[in-house]
Amino acid sequence: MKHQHHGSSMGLPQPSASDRHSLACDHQPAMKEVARGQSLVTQLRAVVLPALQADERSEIVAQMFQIILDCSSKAMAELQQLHRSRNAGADDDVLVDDKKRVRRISSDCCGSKEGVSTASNPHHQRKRSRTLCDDSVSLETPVPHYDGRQWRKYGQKHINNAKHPRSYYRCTYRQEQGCKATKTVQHQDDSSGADHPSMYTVVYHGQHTCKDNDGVFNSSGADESEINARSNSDTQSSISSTCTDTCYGQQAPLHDNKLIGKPEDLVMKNNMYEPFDMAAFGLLDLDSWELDALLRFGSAC
DNA sequence: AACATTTGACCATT
DNA sequence: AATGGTCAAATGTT
Repeated sequence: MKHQHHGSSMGLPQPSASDRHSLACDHQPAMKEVARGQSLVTQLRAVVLPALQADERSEIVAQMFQIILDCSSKAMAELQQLHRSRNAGADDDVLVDDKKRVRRISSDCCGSKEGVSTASNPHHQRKRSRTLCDDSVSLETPVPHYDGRQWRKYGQKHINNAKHPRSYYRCTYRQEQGCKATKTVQHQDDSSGADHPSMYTVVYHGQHTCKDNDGVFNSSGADESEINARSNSDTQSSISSTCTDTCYGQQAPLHDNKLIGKPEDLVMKNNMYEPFDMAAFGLLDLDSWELDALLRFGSAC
């Protein structure tokens, strides 16, 4: 979620035109909360799964994490939808006051997504329509790669005004199964030295449509559409993910997998994967950096 | 050899 | 023209 400032906070007596806009954004707190929940669950998963790696329940736990994340993704999508339609209406009003706001993206894009490689021109590159398609979920996390999915990196770009490049990943099963899910990982600029852990903005685009062969939860009685809607819950039996950006100390053990990053990515790994004393985490009301700090240093205590 | 990543080029969008 | 998403050849890794 993009941070969107909310007008002013100090009890203004009269709503101005910009306040009217902020009134249209009152889903933002809920969206922020959902995003925060996603971030925390992602981080929690990065802690729990490595600790469970030899445990027979790890797969179920992984799938439960995935389902939780998928549920919140759905919730987020609905909030975004609400937010958008509300804002569209609000913008119509605002237009009267402020013509600068004319621009409003149309959400009608999904018919043409990536398949626009044009029948007439099959080898041309896909159209970029991502900015118009909002089936995306973004979260901030210090553990951008350990999300229980398998990704293949297909690009990296320097982004304007960003210190670090953005990496582009697509689902490993894109070829085999035509899964269209992609994600981007952007290392945030951290101005604040070593105190705070590096944070990453991860944006997921599209739903996973790849099938899982042994998904426990896929046979839980949910119909296929729901299964699709929750990204198939197809956590792989060997939980793994790519780890190719610079040094993510807290990546999971990732047995057997070629998708593991280069050796230098796995620095500190041995320290990282010691089981944690989960009681030490106390209430799960930690901010990302706090949890990250525990991830980094907790096992040493 | 097979698979993954890197990287410059290409392309759509703004 | 600038920007950012994707492709694909080259290169690296297992």
